[in-house]
Amino acid sequence: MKKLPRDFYTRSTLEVAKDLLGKILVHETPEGITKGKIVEVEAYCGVGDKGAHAYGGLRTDRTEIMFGPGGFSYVYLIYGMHSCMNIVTEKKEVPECVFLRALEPVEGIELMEKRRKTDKLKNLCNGPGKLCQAMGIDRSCYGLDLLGDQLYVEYPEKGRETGSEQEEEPFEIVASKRINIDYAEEAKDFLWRFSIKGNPFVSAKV
DNA sequence: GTGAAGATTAACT
DNA sequence: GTTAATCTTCACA
Repeated sequence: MKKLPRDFYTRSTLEVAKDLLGKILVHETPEGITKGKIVEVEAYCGVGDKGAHAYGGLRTDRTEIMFGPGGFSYVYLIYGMHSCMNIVTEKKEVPECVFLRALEPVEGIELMEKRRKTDKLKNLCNGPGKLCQAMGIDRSCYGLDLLGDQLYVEYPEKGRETGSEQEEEPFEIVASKRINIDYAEEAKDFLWRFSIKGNPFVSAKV
């Protein structure tokens, strides 16, 4: 298993967002391990992005983690009932991150079904709140280092043992407008949502 | 201390 | 397509 290095996360947010597609998010818990392939993300570029929590450089207890270097998790509770997970990007003092919208279940599917209380595979991780519930992510995961052993992202399991570097399956990236941020005015038209074309696990609202 | 709003989801007309 | 559920966070007094 090969984790993504710190260098991966400290690049520009749009680059990281696109490159995260097809990678594997792993969460190790006392209950077991769950893994999911990232199939849909959104980029949030703090300063200048009216849709972002850190718009205008707003620095609070909640956004504090985004001002650190990339490679950390930013988890928050929305509407009092759902957790959402982000991956912090860029260098120190640049509050940007990538918002995970959908995963394709890879491992620990039984555990996901138990947490989500459904056995419909496509309904496990096809939404920001859903994937967090399925993966067992809540606010106790806020600020975790993705280079640690509990929550991290790894390369897809391909071309192992041969030494040949991982060859990812070819897929097309689709860029589209972000969702549910109509209040963001002009920023809502930015094509900062990226998904894997044709993947059945992207969120329902397309 | 008080109040308004939200990077969602599920259920309903 | 519309709306309730539900509670943390942020702005302001």
